[in-house]
Amino acid sequence: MNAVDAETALADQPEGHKDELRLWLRLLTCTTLVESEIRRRLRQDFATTLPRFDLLAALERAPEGLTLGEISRRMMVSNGNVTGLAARLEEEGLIARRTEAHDRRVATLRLTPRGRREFARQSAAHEGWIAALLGGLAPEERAALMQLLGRAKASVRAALTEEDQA
Amino acid sequence: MNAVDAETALADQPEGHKDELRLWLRLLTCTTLVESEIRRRLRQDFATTLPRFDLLAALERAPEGLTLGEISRRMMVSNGNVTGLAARLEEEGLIARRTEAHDRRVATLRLTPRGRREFARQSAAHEGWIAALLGGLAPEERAALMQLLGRAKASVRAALTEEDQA
DNA sequence: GCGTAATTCTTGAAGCTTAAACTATCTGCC
DNA sequence: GGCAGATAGTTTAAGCTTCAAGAATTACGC
Repeated sequence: MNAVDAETALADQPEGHKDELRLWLRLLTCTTLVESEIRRRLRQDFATTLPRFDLLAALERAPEGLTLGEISRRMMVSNGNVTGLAARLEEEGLIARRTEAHDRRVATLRLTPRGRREFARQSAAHEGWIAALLGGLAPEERAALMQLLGRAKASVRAALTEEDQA
Repeated sequence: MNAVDAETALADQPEGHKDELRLWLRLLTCTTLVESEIRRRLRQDFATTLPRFDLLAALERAPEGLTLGEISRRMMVSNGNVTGLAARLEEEGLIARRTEAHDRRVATLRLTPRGRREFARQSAAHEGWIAALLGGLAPEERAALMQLLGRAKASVRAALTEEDQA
């Protein structure tokens, strides 16, 4: 949090704070509603979970495989988290792991053929679910929302960067 | 998912699906960025967690207290979840629990004076964090985003309701 | 080359979360 | 009264998540 900005905002427009809070709560509600439904369907229809699905999705986009560290960055979760997820998925035969010869600290994951098949099924269904949930928005509403969320993302990232430098 | 809608959408505009998926991923990214930061700060500055904070927030808005069931509905989490959270917060002396005489199945929670004080500190900081993170948006951008997220929420809720009836 | 620092991943402890099964209580109907 | 069903909460097992500490390996500076 930038101290000057926060002070200024507090002094000048205490009402603005409430606005931002309400915006955040609504953002969170939307995400939670969609996410809960996706989790529920993944469990019900495929007996799997969202983190498993996300990990497979990351690997699907990288046919040459990904290291655990890259996956943890892309999924925005901790290293230890990926360790456990990968262990379960490997045990289920959906991914394969290989330690790299040129740097034996590094482990690379990739989809097995079965993992690829399984993810293809899940992914198609997932796309349909999302389309149905957000289908009530007109295309131009979706475009406007996309743009504004881009602005929001930039705002958050900028605030986080400032904080790092402070 | 409404079967007819999904079929129609798939047949008519395969491209639209990708749009909705991208919108969803961006929504999720925004939420995750903010949420991670809030969790990090709650832990760092107050040695607490987001679910604890959320539960206190729910109680703060209801001075007369809330039952476990009402809390679980407001927080959109399971019953068992609230049981555990409440147990920890009670042990820490931030909330008090009372079983109702008129219905001995029901337990009502309310903030202790210490819980109220503690939440006030956390809440003020929280409001500032959110304001700083979303402060990069112009007021009119925030208003537009608020409105569009309202539309998105309505779309999701409508889809979930249709599904229930199916 | 050798030691220090950085990187990559794993482990362990704690907490969060859910679904499903369970207990206790209450409501309504005969 | 007494039983059937509904309701409120708890428990349990499994998985997810984080942080902090640690192990293995590599990179760098001298």
